[in-house]
Amino acid sequence: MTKFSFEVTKRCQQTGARLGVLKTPHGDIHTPVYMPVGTAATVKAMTPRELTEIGTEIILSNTYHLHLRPGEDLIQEAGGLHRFMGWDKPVLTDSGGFQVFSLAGIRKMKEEGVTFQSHLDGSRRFISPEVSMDIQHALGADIMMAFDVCTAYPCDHAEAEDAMERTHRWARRCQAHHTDGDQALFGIVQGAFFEDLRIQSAKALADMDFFGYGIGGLSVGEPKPIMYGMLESIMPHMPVEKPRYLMGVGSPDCLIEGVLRGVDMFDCVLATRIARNGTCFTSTGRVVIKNAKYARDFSSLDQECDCYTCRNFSRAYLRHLFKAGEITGARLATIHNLRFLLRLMENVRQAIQEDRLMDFRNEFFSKYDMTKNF
RNA sequence: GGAUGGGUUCCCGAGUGGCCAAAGGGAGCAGACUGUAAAUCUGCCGUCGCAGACUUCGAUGGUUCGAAUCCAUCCCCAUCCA
Repeated sequence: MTKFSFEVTKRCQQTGARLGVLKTPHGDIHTPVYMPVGTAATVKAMTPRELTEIGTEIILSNTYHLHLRPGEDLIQEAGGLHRFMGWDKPVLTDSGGFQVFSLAGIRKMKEEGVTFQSHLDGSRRFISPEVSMDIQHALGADIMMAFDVCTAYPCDHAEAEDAMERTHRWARRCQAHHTDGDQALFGIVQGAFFEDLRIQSAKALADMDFFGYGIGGLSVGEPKPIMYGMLESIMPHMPVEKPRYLMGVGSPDCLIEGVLRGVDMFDCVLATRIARNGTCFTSTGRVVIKNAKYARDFSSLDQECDCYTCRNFSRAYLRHLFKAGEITGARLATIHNLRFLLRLMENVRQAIQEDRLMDFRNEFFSKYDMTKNF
């Protein structure tokens, strides 16, 4: 673990938000950071070179999906996930815990672990904390996540408590099974939407001394103020010197609000998914580029954006590509959406450095149409 | 000129007496999407004052209680033969 470190380098005097550097064997990550998601060992529609060009410092990939296909053995044989996918910067792998939640219909959970029915071929697969660690060791991600139990919204207190306690037991098992010094392990705070449970979970995990902490089980359908409230509840109990990762969150407004509340890391499929489905982030709000009103709009997607798409193509052209079903449309929209979030985070870091994050936030929301947000 | 097969709502195409404003697909329009079972999914898609009424299945006329469906004539289209 000597190859890893996290240092908070600056606090915004206006907001208390933090700037930090997370060092890994594959490079440094400047926080607060947004991590593009590459579930199946690829950020959909993007090459690693393009990811680098838009400023990506770390990507996320997935234990469950890679276990099913192509299998961690094959990836290990290829020389690990970095080499296999041609990405030499840091990688974080999710544990498969989220699939316990999202694939609820095709799995059975017990204390020992979870039996999945593969969504690909129906075959039965068993993932436990130990199996998840083994797979993540084989993949060779820089940051591994503990195998956790995520709950839905709404969720009653008893169920949330059970899931949280099991998450804690599983976190200990993950920790006990984690041996590789070239990989860091994050625990995950759960507790659904109950302040007492969230605080209890934050404290319990803090006592376990992980390298960093995921905040899981949020952004699962609850109103945003509830999510923000949960963040505010737990932050006083999160270790100050450890990175905090709000899992699965990534609309532009949520990124800003998250940083304001002390979050250092984010990942989200939203940017890449909505890009493929014809929706783009812009500084004035969401643009559904497929809409007929853009058919003759020859201006760029976002006047303020410096990405390849915005520098070279019009809204009318992007719309045409989507209407024609051309794969380039998905690529150009993905390049833009990812660059939009990465640039947003660059600006957030700059604002923290200059002690004006609240000013930045207010300026952002003065232009960004929240009525068309997610 | 002859033979045969056809003309259905934006397009393709099903429907051959009532259960038909008319299957299905495409196109079009709109919506959803937050640790990716997602280049996916959902809704709308003749007109209106949308309950209900009205107009529509090449055209016109007819048969029938009732026609996109049957008959007559005409107009187009495709293929083949001269």
